[in-house]
Amino acid sequence: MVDKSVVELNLGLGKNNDNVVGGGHAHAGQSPRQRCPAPFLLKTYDLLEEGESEDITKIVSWNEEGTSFVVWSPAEFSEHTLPRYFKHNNFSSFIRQLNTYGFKKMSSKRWEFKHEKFQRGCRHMLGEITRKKCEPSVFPAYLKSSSEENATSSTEENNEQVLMEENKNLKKERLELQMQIDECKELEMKLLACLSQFMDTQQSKIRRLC
Amino acid sequence: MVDKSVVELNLGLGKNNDNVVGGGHAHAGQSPRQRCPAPFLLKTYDLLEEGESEDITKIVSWNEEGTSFVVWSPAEFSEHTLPRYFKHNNFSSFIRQLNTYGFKKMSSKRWEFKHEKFQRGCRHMLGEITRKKCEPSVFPAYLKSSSEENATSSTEENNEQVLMEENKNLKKERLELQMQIDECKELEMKLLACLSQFMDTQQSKIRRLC
DNA sequence: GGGAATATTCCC
DNA sequence: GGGAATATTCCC
Repeated sequence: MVDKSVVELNLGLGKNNDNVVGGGHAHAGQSPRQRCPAPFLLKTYDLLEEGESEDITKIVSWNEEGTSFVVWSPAEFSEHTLPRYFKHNNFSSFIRQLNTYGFKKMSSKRWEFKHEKFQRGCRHMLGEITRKKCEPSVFPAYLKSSSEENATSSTEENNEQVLMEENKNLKKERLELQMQIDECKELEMKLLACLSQFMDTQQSKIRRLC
Repeated sequence: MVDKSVVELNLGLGKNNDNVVGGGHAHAGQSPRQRCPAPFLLKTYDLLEEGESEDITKIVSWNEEGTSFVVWSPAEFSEHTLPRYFKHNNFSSFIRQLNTYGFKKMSSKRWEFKHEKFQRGCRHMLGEITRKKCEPSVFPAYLKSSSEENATSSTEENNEQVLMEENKNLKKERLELQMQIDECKELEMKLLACLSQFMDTQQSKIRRLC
């Protein structure tokens, strides 16, 4: 329904309705205050609201309690939903934005994302969600990095242990995922074979009956 | 002719051919050296080359000597030309980019822009055009780089670097594999649905015929 | 996940 | 024209 075509005619000093807000920019370092929510958040929220009336819910929807949302079909979502709201169709760019705004992935099994202030029926809370962005602090980069490195130096070996552990687990995971893919592919083949065989036999049955 | 539709199907970790270049990023503070030209420059150049064979020349073209270019019809240009090369159709965004790359407006009477290194037949010079961007850093570049080099000295840290590297790649792989699985699962569902629907219709056909 | 480069928008 | 915020891409 809501077909927001990405490219609208907008000549000259175009002003989209995206993030137009009267006052100044972010109140740096203030208490959680109502602001004009980032376009990304509004669009993502709207996209989920659209689901309430349509059957996009098969592609993306709130979880049951409305405390997080799930992309059920990344392929469909990327190809059809994203370009209606954003200037791209890359799932990874969408995820990049979610990370920027501090969403957390809830499950390794499905594309479920959560943010405290991003919940069904709470459009008014979106203004409290901010980009996490290391302010280009007063101190030059090299001071920061050196002090950070000093901190970790004592636990260097521990870190290595942890990384090796994680590495091992990731490789195991990879193997499992690849096996899952193999299984999927096999099942697909079987289904296709089944379908084609079934069509053959049914057709001949029908022919015999005619 | 060249119809680069803005949104191409590009699921997952999409890699556009935009600015993919082997090596590292900009050589900060080096002599004018050949680099991979910015996507913006390539697109703008190509758009003008396109004009050589079509009659876009009524909308946008090189000047007579090929030392600058003129947007003859901003309206047409914004509505039809821009979205074929960029993710927008705002003339002002185009101009913002021109300014970023140091183009100068040549006349107050028409939209003519010029850059020393942007001339007809000189695609090879585009790599010498750089963004002008005030570095946020108060400190000179050489301080930064030397301190960075100090950081990675012990073999311990090197090991850790390698492990972190591998770790990141593994996580990326995992993402890709998970997306593959999602697609597989989706296809399975569709095949199953197809099979079951087909069985239903065929059965009823047979029943009718008996 | 996130740093950093480039692109797009918004505003002065 | 350009500073600065947000968006998108690319890469680790």
